[in-house]
Amino acid sequence: MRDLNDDALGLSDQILVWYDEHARALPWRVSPSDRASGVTPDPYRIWLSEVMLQQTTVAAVKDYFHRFTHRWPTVQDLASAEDGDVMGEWAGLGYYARARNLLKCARVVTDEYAGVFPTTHDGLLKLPGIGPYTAAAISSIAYDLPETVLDGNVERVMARLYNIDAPLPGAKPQLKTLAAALTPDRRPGDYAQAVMDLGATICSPKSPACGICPWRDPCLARSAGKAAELPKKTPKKPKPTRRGHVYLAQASNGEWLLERRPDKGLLGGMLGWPGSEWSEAPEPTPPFAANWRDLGGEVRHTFTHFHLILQVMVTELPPHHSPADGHLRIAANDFRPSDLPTVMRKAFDLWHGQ
DNA sequence: AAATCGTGGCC
DNA sequence: TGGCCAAGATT
Repeated sequence: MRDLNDDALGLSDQILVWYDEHARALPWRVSPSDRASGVTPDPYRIWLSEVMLQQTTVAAVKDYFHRFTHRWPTVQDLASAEDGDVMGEWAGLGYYARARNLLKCARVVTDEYAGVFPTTHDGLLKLPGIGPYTAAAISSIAYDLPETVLDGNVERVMARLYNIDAPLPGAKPQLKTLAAALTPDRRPGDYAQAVMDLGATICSPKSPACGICPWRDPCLARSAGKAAELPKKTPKKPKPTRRGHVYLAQASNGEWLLERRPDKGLLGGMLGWPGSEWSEAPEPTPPFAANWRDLGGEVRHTFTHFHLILQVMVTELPPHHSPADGHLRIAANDFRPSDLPTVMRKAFDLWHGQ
C-alpha cells in the first residue's frame, strides 16, 4: 500500500515546516527552535496542561496553568496540597473530576513512582485522569515518542484531509488509523502539536482557511469543496430543563453556611450552597428553619446535558446555629467566591451585586 | 457503550 | 439567543 507520507516532501514534513514558522508561544510549550537545540519539556507541566486542555480552550486554560504552576511548581508540591485548595484553584474551569484525578495522579506519581512520570504510553495510561489522548500527548510532547494523538482537532483534520463522510464518534477508529499512518518517527512531539495547532487555527470547524493551509494541495475534502462540512457528527439529544433551590445564609459576623459536595457526580468535591435536588419540580429543602426570603431573580445555567434554573433563597445565619451533616460554617476571611463552581458563584453574585 | 461531566466564546 | 464547539476520561 502506498504511503502518502513517503512522498518527496512527506505530509508530516510539510506541516512541520509550517509549524517551525507559525508555532504559537504557549506557557507550557517548548518552541521548535528551543527543542531543536536540546531543550526538553517538563513532563509535569505537559501533563498539567494536557489535563487542563481536555475539552477546554487554550484561552480558558492559560491563567489556571500559571496559577497552578506558581503555587505548585512540582508534582511533589501538588501531591502534598490540601484537597480543598486544589479544588478551589480549579473552580470555574469545569469538569471537576479532572481536578480530583489530577490530585490522585500527583500522589501516585509522587508516592509510587518517586516523583517521575512513566515514560511509556501504557505506563501513563494506568494513571488516574490519563486516557488514550493524554497518554499519547505526554508520550509525544514530553518524551518525543512517536505516539498518535487523536483529539477533536486531529479528527477534523483527518476527516478533511481524507474526505471521510462517516460521522463521529463512529468514525473515530478509522480516523485514528489514518492519523497513525502520518505520525513520523522524527520530531513526533512537534508534529503532534503542529496538527493540533493547525486544527485550532487554520482547519477550524466553521470556516477553514484552506487558502493558507500547508495541506491545501493534498486535502481531499478541499478538492471536493466539502472541507467546511466535515467531519459529520451524529445529532445530539436535546437538553431538558431542571429546577432547584439554593440557600444562602450569612451570619452577622460574616460567616457563611456552605457544603462540600460529595466526590461523585456533578460538581463533585466542590464547595457549594446547600440546596434542593435538581428536578422538574423540586421540594424546597432549607438547611435550617428560618424566614427564607426569595431573592426573586433566577440563576440560569447550562450544563453539558441539561439546563438549570435556580431559585435563590437567603436569610441570616443564627450566631450559634451549629451546621448539620456535611454543612460548614466558613469565616468571611476564609471564603472566596472564586472557590465556587460557576453556577454557585452566580447565585452568590445575584445576592451580592456584580 | 451510551451517559455523564462545566464553562465561556462565537456566530 | 441558542446551539455548537474546545488539546476527553470514566463508568
